[in-house]
Amino acid sequence: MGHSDSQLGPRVGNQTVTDTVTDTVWDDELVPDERGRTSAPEPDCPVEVTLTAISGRWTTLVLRELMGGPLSFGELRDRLPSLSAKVLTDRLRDLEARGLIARRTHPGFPVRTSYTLTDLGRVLRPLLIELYRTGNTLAALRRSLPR
Amino acid sequence: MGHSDSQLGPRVGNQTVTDTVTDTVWDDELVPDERGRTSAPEPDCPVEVTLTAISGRWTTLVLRELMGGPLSFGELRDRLPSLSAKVLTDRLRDLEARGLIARRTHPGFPVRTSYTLTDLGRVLRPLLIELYRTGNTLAALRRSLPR
DNA sequence: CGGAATCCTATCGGATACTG
DNA sequence: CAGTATCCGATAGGATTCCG
Repeated sequence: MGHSDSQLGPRVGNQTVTDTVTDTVWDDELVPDERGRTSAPEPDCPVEVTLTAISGRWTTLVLRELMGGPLSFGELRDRLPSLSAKVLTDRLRDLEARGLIARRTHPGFPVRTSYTLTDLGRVLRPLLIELYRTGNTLAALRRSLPR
Repeated sequence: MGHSDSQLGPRVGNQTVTDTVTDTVWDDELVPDERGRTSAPEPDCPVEVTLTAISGRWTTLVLRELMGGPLSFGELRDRLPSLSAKVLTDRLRDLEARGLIARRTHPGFPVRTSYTLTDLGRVLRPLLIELYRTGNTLAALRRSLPR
């Protein structure tokens, strides 16, 4: 990367001295191409794509569990005890519809089902790490600053 | 209880896990410390902290705009034309309450207000980049895979 | 075991109109 | 210019009960 000052310091040519027309100047680290220059939450904006992928309460927790390998419905319930069967089913169906997990049923009695991350779902792993990292940073900074 | 057979599915890609998961084994890249081992969306889980910070429709777009420097209410409206004044106000109040932006009113007539990211808000910059990156990857992979 | 079917409520966000 | 004030329909998601 040529210029790297990712953490601090906004420095876009926005705040100019004698601005007649301040056209939007795009920060191409933040928004590297045209598809991110949306002026509304359009579904094909990359950020929206990601937010849609992880949307819904409990979703990141379900994904986190599946990052360790396939799990059955019951195993998911055991690991997320306060998640109701209805909402768990909702989340699993959502994730399946988004192509992030695959559902396999093994016939027999009792029925067994297993849920696995797809290749697409595994793409979310760095994001989860970043969500975690960012939350830690926010919390630490909040602790260090007076309210 | 016992070991279930887990010959199904590929295992976690990045690191070599040589055994099957019996009890919950925490992936310490994904969840490096105890505060992330939550079994429910508790507010102090780092991931939840982050999700709360960016929650709400239009929020990431407002943040994106402010990443370039302070803007007035009207400038935000100009850049996000299909966002109503009511919802924009909601978002700005939310972000202020979360400590992510600061609001300053400059007296005079007409009244001027400016919204600026706080140090806390700037923490979100790498996350926005990651949200974007991930969305691009998801979209590309979806295009490359047939249904 | 692995759900499906209902029901019910809170909140969210869009539309519209008005104001200091 | 920078918001308020209402109203309102649509979901989201939790609780509960039932099913193959």
